[in-house]
Amino acid sequence: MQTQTTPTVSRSQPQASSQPQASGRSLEHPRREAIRLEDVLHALSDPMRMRVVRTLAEETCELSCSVFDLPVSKSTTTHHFRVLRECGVIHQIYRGTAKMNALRRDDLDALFPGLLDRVLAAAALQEGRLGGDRG
Amino acid sequence: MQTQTTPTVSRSQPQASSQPQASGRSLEHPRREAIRLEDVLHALSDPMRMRVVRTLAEETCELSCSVFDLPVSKSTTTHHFRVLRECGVIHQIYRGTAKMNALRRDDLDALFPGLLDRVLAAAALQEGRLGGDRG
DNA sequence: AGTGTAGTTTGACGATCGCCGTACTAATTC
DNA sequence: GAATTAGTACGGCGATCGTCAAACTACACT
Repeated sequence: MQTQTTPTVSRSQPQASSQPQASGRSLEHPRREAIRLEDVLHALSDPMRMRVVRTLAEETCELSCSVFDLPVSKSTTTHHFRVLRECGVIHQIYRGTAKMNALRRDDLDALFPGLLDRVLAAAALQEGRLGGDRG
Repeated sequence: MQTQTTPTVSRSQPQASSQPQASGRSLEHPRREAIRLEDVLHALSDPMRMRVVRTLAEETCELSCSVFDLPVSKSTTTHHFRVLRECGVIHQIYRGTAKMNALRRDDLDALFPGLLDRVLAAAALQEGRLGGDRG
């Protein structure tokens, strides 16, 4: 495990006009039509990735990778976000030093109507049943 | 988890010989409460297993393993059915020389309301999009 | 320029996966 | 009892998975 300093706080700087934009590196995303159900199910079958998706679903805005504070190393975190992006579950863009993440709700709902909501509801129900234990 | 071994004796009572009943060997199934969302999603993320589940969902009666005719070997077929059983997606019983399979709809619907239907609908939709490809 | 922050890349590791063939067990039928 | 049918157990193989540490790149802010 790494020690991740648990920031969890909002940025105080306003970054007004010079808001960092998507720059430099580009990320590959599958087109909507290329998203495959089996890849999405596989992506969601990992507890870490499910956790990311659930957190993303609760927020309306984009979240940087660093706010998630997963109990794995940085490189593993990178790996999980990449899996989620490459299978079409999330959208990622660089913004300054951060990499912002958002659920591809529209695409997923268009391809698999109601699926994401049911998965999220199922995860919440199970967490209730099992008391948040992930063992 | 398996390796139940020593099913040993426990002979079945000879019933009316015209209809084979569940007999001899016993199969372990997880209790409803023990079914985990991540295991179900993982099970469904394999094309062969998804195919089995979709076929099972279309039928109202039990189906033997042999009617599926998956494009893999017998031992691989056994493997996939076992995965589906051990994660709680299907129920299996021996009936004579055959092993009958049924979806655990009630359990899945109780634990994860609407999830199975959405997954099945998503699979059907994707099959439509991608043309008859089912694997 | 220097320091710090955020995330990537590489290579490795053990575990698991999907797959196979062979040999086996169990129930039914001849 | 022998043959048949249906499925299992036992490795084994190559691929993928989740994980890590170490070294690296890219941007921001002194």
